Amino acid sequence: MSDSNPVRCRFAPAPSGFLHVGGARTALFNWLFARHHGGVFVLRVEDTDADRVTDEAVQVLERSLRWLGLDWDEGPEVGGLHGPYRQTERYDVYRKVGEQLAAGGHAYRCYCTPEELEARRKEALARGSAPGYDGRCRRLTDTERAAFEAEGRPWALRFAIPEGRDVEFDDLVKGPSRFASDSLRDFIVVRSDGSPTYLLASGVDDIRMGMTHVIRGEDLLPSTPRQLLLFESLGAEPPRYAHLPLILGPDRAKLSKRHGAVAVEWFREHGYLPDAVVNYLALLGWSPGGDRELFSRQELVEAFDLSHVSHHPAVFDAQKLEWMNGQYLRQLSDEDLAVRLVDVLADAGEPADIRVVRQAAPLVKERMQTLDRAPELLRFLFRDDVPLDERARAAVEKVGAEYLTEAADRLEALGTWTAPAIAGALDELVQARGLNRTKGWQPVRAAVTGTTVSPPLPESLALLGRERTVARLRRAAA
RNA sequence: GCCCCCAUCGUCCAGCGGCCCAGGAUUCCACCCUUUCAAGGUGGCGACACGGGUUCGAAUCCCGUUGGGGGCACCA
Repeated sequence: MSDSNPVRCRFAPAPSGFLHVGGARTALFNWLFARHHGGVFVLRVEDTDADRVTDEAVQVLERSLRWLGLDWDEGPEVGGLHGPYRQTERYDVYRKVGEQLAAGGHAYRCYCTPEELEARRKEALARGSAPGYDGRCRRLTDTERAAFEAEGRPWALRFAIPEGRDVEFDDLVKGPSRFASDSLRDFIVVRSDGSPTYLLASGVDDIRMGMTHVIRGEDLLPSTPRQLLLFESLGAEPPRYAHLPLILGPDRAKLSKRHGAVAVEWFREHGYLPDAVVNYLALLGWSPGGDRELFSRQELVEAFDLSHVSHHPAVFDAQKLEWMNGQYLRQLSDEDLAVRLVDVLADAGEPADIRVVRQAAPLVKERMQTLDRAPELLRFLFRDDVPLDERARAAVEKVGAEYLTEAADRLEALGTWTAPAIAGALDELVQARGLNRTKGWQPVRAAVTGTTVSPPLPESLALLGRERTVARLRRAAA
């Protein structure tokens, strides 16, 4: 952008109780764009649908955004020069604009009730014709109008789409776009209860809050010409628009709850790292060109560019996100990983000593795609009542009690309790029996950890301690 | 039904007229490494939707067909 005014863009969600990955991606692209240009990123809460939005939903939204590391410069709580940033607190603004539109002849009172509109829509659909508003109240005669008013009929304010116009704009990702105004239907701007609708509130706020760029999902592309017409009738200078391709589920329909995990909160709770989620989302519908896939936040900010946003929808690939999360997990320092593991373990009901976890961290780092796998991998360290699962029992029975007793004896007699020493003792046992490590170590693993899958055995035993190791071997032998 | 958007491996991307009988990643399979499981390494399967043009030359440009997506609410 060569514009001299600083970039201002926003994420303007309707809080629904959770932040959807599609919303998160939109927020991320706005944030990247703002940060790349040294601009301002605004959070605006679009809560005009009063019966659906709750304070708690707003909390969850903000928590998810913060978790992702998408900080905003203006918004609810943090404030800013263009507040308030919750639309329910801005109704006087919208009401005045509504009056201005009506006074200028750009909007008219529509007396159709929601029921009537619904019935007509269904009828139109059944007939196979366009379901939109037919414009009947726009053509009301003075006497008809007077009759409705006398009747005390409630009315909504409807924007009058000018006829025979071409609305043109240059979308920053789609390129030049044109809509014929005749394909647009008159839309409600103020509901009969006085509240504004999306088209009005969002448009007015984009102007009032000085937005230079509106980056949003492609599902809103058709609302752009309507808002442009609205701005024109208000004499306002419109922002630039950029419409992002949608994120789809495996069935190629718009990603939604029924596709499974789509809430950012879910990924937080299931052991995903925000950096991994951000990296994955950034590459969903955008690419800096080339084959690289792992980018730090700073690198993303530096490389971000609207012109490289793809034009077609992208299917959300949970497996690839998992892989990427594993990559980020492995990049963590042992200390960093340990701190996170303590939280995860506590949540899983395995309160753990940070000193032990610190030593366990390198043992599990390569064995997890997500943090929430840690409890099952490390449980044997934190509780002594480890029941043997089916496979573990089979492994133990295969070698018999006497084998485990000898293992216990040898380990008990060991001079130093270190991983190499333990490995040495186990190897001696294995050799004496003419076994190999795979066959000879597995029963020990099974007896001590209760499973046939665990972190490396000598290191695990070293961490567990001699006493507990020996006790478990003897108990399994009994 | 009408309006709009789009089209490269199953999936995400690279490619922006010759470097491409198409490259990377993920998934899946095999092998190597190996104390289990992983991680890592190597290799393999796998795509330019179709038809017309334009051009010396097309995955790249144009048109059409087909296919996919979105929208057409007193939801946002």
